Amino acid sequence: MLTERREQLLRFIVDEYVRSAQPVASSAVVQRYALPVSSATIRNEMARLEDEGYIVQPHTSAGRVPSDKGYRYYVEALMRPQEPPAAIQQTIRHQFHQAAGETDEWAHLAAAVLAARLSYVSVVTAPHAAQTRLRSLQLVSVHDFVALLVLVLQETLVLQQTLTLDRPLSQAELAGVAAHLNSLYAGRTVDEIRAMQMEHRSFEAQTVHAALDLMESEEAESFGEAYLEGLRDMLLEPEFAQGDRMLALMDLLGRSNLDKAIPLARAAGDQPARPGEVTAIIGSEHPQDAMQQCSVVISPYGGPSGLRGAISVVGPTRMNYSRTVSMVRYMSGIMEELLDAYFG
Amino acid sequence: MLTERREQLLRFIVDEYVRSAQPVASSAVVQRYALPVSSATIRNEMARLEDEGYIVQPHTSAGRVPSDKGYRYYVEALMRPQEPPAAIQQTIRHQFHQAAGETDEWAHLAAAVLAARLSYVSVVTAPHAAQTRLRSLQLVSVHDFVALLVLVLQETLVLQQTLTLDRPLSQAELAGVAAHLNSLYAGRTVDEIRAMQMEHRSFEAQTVHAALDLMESEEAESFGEAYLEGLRDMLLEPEFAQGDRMLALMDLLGRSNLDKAIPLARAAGDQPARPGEVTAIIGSEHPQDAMQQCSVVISPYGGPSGLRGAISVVGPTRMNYSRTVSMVRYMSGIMEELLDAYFG
DNA sequence: AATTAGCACTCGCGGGGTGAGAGTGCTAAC
DNA sequence: GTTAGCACTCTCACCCCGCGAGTGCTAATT
Repeated sequence: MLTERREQLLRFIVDEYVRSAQPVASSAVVQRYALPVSSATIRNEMARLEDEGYIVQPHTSAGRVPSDKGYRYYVEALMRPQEPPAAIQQTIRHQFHQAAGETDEWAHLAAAVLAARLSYVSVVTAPHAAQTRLRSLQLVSVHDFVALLVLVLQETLVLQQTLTLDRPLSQAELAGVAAHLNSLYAGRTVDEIRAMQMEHRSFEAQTVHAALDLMESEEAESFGEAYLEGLRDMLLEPEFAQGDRMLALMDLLGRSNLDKAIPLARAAGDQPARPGEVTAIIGSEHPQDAMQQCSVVISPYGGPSGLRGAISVVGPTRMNYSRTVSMVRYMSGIMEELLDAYFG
Repeated sequence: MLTERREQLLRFIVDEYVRSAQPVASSAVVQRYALPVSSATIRNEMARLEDEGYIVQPHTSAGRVPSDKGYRYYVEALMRPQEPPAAIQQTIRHQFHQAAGETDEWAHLAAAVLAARLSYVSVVTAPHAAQTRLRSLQLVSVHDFVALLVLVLQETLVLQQTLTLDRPLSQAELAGVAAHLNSLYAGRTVDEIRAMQMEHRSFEAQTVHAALDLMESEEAESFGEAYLEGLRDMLLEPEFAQGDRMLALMDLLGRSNLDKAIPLARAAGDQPARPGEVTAIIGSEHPQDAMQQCSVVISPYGGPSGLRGAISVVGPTRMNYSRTVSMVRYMSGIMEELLDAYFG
């Protein structure tokens, strides 16, 4: 347990280091926060904080920098995240008002807004249902031997796939097949459709097979489409100024690794995993080496009919936790509101 | 006009510089290419090449580096791009065989293959029709007051948008409206539909309006979805080792600027613009400052019914033009073949 | 017991000097 | 036209050094 004064001091050090990205000196904190004690006293206190592992010094004659343990203490006990100012809330709500109805657009927009407000990388996954229900299916003739299968699933998710036909089929014939299959299967889940065990003739069988495959591969995804924004701004942070640091970050968050990064963040983040709750994973708390320089603030969100997604922000460990947590929490709330309003 | 020997020398210098990324010295070229003359002779010839602007030296005591004019001469007269080896062709064809029928997938795959083979950034736009034709339209009930409009356009392009309803409509009612509109408009272009000047009641009118808007905004795009790959590998090239160079490149090719970068490349590239032809734009030939360190190799491709797209590779001016041009040409051919096979 | 002034000590950083190495241009001979 | 030889130029890596920043310790003060 820390004394009152040492807590205070740790808070100052974190705030100051987040602001300046420079190790903070004893004299700097007495000056900036107009403390009624001398720098020598602060030095003594700093030595104690260092003994207990909350701060470290990069080298002998430098100021102090918070350790991951220090950040953790700060996040847990020191910071007081508060709601974004009303003006900003209104601006954000207005932006969402434009993108009515497209769940993927919401996620994309949420990522863009977070990135713009925080200058860190944000990753938002679109809402995704654990079990999907077929709303309707359509077959469209593209060419004599090629047809397009369009599936509309629960909650405006549209999937498509081309089918190569054994024999030419007209649009009318295709429509007939689609109508028949719709009458059988509309409103049902994969499991229900399988359970029905219907017999189908050649092309119908092919269609049903393709549709079930599509639905299953969709369900296999544990999240919807992921949107990443703000990489460029984050590269401007001083910790990534060197080329190699930058590369490491690109490797971590590059387009192709995104698929891997998400589940990782999630795996670490879903200890409480209750929708609406915000979790922070700080530096060395990450299981993967590559992320030990970064912190992640993550919040799952949920909506009606099992819709789930996650909002997360990745930044340097020296991030503004207070602002980040409050923005993530706020955006998570927005997503839940939207889902409720449209599908509730 | 260059003498035979100076041409040869220029070729060596380009080849060697592309390989090593180091200024090439007179002695280096006699050694590596076992020339029957001394380095002093080469120095004399180099001095002439420099007078005429084909090569430059970064500083007095360094070797020579090709200028943009030198690269241009090389591309125009010196290199002999040849088809990729049969084994590679087969591998690539095999990869495309997997992704049957999805035009966006083809484009994505083409970008990935180019990036992997060349280690430069590749940008491929999916095929896109100048004028689109409605194949069919479907309305799906999401919720009492929310419906989903799904448009299938010519060549497997699927668009969707949610509609907010004035009054609740059942799935059956929606299906009725869709059937009616399909019977009127299926197979027609935006212009044709507008010309028909049909009168519609409230919800039908809303649907038609939304559909036409979607189709028009689609037609307004001059290209389909763009896929960018290989950024990470290109960042490893020595010209981008410093942090600021890297940032500049990210700014140029970052996800958000992609929309802008494409038309730029295209605008510069469509002088001949005949499908299948390959154009190179080298360094300072770019109108925009930001690209003066880069070269672009670009080839439009075309298919039946006005489908168009472009394949391009962005690399440092010190790129392997021969390999790049041949790969771009080859991929362009592959795309045309695929389009013919599926929509011809 | 806590605080503080004073001071010696440590360390990183930037500037200037330097020597080696690379590569050229020129000159004179072939 | 070619080439050996050589002086010249320029970069780069290295080291040294002094400055400034900041600390830890000690002894005096409250």
